[in-house]
Amino acid sequence: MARTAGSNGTRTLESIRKAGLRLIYRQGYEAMSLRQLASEVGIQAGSLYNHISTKQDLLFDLIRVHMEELIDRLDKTLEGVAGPSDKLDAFIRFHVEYHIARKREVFISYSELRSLEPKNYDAIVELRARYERRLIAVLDDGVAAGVFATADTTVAAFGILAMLTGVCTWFKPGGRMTKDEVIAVYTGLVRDGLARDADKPKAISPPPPPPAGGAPGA
Amino acid sequence: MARTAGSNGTRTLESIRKAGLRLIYRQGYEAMSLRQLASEVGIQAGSLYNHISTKQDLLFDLIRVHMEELIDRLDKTLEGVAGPSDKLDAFIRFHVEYHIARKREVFISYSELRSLEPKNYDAIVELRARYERRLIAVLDDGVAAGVFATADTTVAAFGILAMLTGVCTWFKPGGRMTKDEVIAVYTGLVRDGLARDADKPKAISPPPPPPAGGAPGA
Amino acid sequence: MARTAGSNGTRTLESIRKAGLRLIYRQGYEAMSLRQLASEVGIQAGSLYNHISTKQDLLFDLIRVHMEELIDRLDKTLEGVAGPSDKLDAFIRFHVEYHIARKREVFISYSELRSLEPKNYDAIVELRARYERRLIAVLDDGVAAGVFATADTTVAAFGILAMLTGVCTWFKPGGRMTKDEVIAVYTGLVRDGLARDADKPKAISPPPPPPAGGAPGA
Amino acid sequence: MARTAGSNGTRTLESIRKAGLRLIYRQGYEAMSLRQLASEVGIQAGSLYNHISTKQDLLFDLIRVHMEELIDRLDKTLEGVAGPSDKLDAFIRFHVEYHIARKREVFISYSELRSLEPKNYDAIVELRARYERRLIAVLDDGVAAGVFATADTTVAAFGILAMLTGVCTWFKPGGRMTKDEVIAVYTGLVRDGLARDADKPKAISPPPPPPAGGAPGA
DNA sequence: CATGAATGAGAGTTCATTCAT
DNA sequence: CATGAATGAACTCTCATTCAT
Repeated sequence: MARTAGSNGTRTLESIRKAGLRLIYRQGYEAMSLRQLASEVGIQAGSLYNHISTKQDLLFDLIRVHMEELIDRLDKTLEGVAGPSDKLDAFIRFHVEYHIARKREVFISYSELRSLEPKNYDAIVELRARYERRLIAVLDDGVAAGVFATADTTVAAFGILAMLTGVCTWFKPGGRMTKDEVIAVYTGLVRDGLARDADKPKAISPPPPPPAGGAPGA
Repeated sequence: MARTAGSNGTRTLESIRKAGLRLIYRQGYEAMSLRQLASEVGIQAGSLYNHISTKQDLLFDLIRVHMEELIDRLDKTLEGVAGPSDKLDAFIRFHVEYHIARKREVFISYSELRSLEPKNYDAIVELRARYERRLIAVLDDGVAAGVFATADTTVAAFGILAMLTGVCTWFKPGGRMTKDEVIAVYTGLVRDGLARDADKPKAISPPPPPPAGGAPGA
Repeated sequence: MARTAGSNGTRTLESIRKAGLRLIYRQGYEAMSLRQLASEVGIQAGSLYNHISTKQDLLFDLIRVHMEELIDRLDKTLEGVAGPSDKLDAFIRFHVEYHIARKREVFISYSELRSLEPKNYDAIVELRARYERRLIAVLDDGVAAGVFATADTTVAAFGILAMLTGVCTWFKPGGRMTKDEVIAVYTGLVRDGLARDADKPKAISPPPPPPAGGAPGA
Repeated sequence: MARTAGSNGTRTLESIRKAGLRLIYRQGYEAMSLRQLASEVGIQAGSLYNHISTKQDLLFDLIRVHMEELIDRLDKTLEGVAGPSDKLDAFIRFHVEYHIARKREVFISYSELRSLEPKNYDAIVELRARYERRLIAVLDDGVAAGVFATADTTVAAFGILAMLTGVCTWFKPGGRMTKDEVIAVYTGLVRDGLARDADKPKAISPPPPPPAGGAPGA
């Protein structure tokens, strides 16, 4: 049969992306075979190539689109918020909510970095750095305004991001804690961690080198 | 993982473990071929089987040995320390130092969980939970003693662990921050985050469900 | 090879034949993909099937049409020529000119014989034999008339044809030799080769078996 | 079963080369599948890779070894022969005998040139040119000595080679003509073609450009 | 204890071809 | 008459693993 009635290309591509996301999340990029992916979509393996160009390209596309949307939405969220404290709160809420909602995209964006070919890898690391710079800027503003105190805003940002991101590894909606409760706990941890008080170490001069982005190859 | 004590093979096994760790860290378990591993060791692929039983077994062994040593050393470290505050400080220092020193073991213990067969997976998750319970216990003691305040010690422990562990993704020895400076920053973040003060949310009743251990398949 | 007379499709079919000839010549029949062919024509692969019935059919058609035209033109050329010597000269000139002009058709008619299905293969080999018989007949006439001397007209014909055909593998128009100079050289070689003189071996009894037509499978 | 008793690597490689030669000759390089080749050898497709590096490499190796041996043997044959006439006779005899004996190597060395990757293609074309230069040198010597007459030794050489090589497309041992009879016919054709007499066209100035080696892509 | 040759499964990808739209 | 999406088979090549030597 040449074409399953009622199907069409756009819908098939979306099925492929959705199934691909699920499988890469569950098994890893290397462990997912295109035959398995095709079977989930309900087509033959070869038919995938009417929609994607290579397996690598599918991975890159999934991660890139996710990162771009992450940044877009963050920008829209922070747009209407004024003052470092409120911006930090908004960032925390946004980050946690988005990372809970897009658990799988988030996960593969970290864990499959090493499966990306160099050119694609570079592109994603740059997107990631762009996102991190948003938080660093908020912290810098807060320090400048005297609301936050930290020895190094870049290191602090990495610490905060690692902690917040960690949530998506264990949070289960419908579990005993609501999303808002989690956010409250983390907001407390971060706010107090940055609270300005006398006995904090002062800044250790220039900011640290940017991280490799979690990629082990670096 | 059979091992003939004292023989020449012990040295070969160690080479295999070392090269295997490096390759799995750099490329991932699925992406590492046994031919490649053998070539790094300087033998033929078939000869590996004089030292390991299967590829899966090599992975499991690398992770298990690491987890067991992690717990052992933590226990030895905490043995001589008294009081929740000092224990927390000791935990932070130990965790960061160990995670910096064993960067690769740590990384694959998280990232390759999903490559473990169910039986092996369960064994590692149990070891991980055992380690986490050490920190939770410290926090519980602190809360009971009125030194720490947090709505939920389990959630707080996961947050702390995620943040501390994140360090190994970006810390570079010889970089602009020393290990001790990093530890100081994180100790500050955590201590302040747990500092007892009036406006903290109170505990939210029973503890949350245990995390799947970062394994997406769960 | 269906063809709707006068329609737009005729032009498309001609494009397909022309592009197909070029691609088969350059890469070989097996190595040419229909997607590539379609892309050269500027249509989608599936659309080819509005003009050809199968890939095999396209190949067969290209070769058959070429062979039929070769024979037709030879017959028209020889029609007005009298005497074995002049006929031989005319044959040489015709063969070389045609083989230079239709370099690609000639080439694939030899090299892709083995890509033809048995039925198609047989049809082309028969056409080729028909062409060869034209030259053999000229030689036979010459021998009968005492103008040519050769031990075996069939073998001689194959030798002459191989030599003349070889020209299309290296001749470049606009190169240092003109077409006429090449023809002169070859005419000299052949004429002298067949020149009647005393020390030639006499005919070795009946003619040899017909060649398989260059097809190795035979 | 890991290894069929009594077999060994060298013998397997020879089987592969032999079967590969047969299959490429019969069907063409593109049309021969490695599964088919493996099946003829009596092993699995993957096992081929214990002996060859790629399919392309097998083809290149078959042609290269053939060309090198062709040149080697020609040199040994001509070594003990003096004078252009005898050298030409020896060349003709050698060429025809070798081309009859190595029918298949000869055929694929021509027909599969276009299946070679550029680097391999260049290497073979150079070997071929080296062989052709041997004949051109003989002709040049003959012309210089006044024994041969031809307008252009390079063109003549190509003509002679094409004619002689053509023999391998139709000669069948055990057919009605013996090898020696064929050689006699061709020696006669060539000798007479080069015979020095008054009415030959004189040399047409410098030699023509070397041919691309029959490769259609040129 | 290492080697080299084998297995059998499976990888990603390409192919000629079909056909509803 | 063209398109785009599908099929199912085939492709070259890699893999973990085995085992006679």
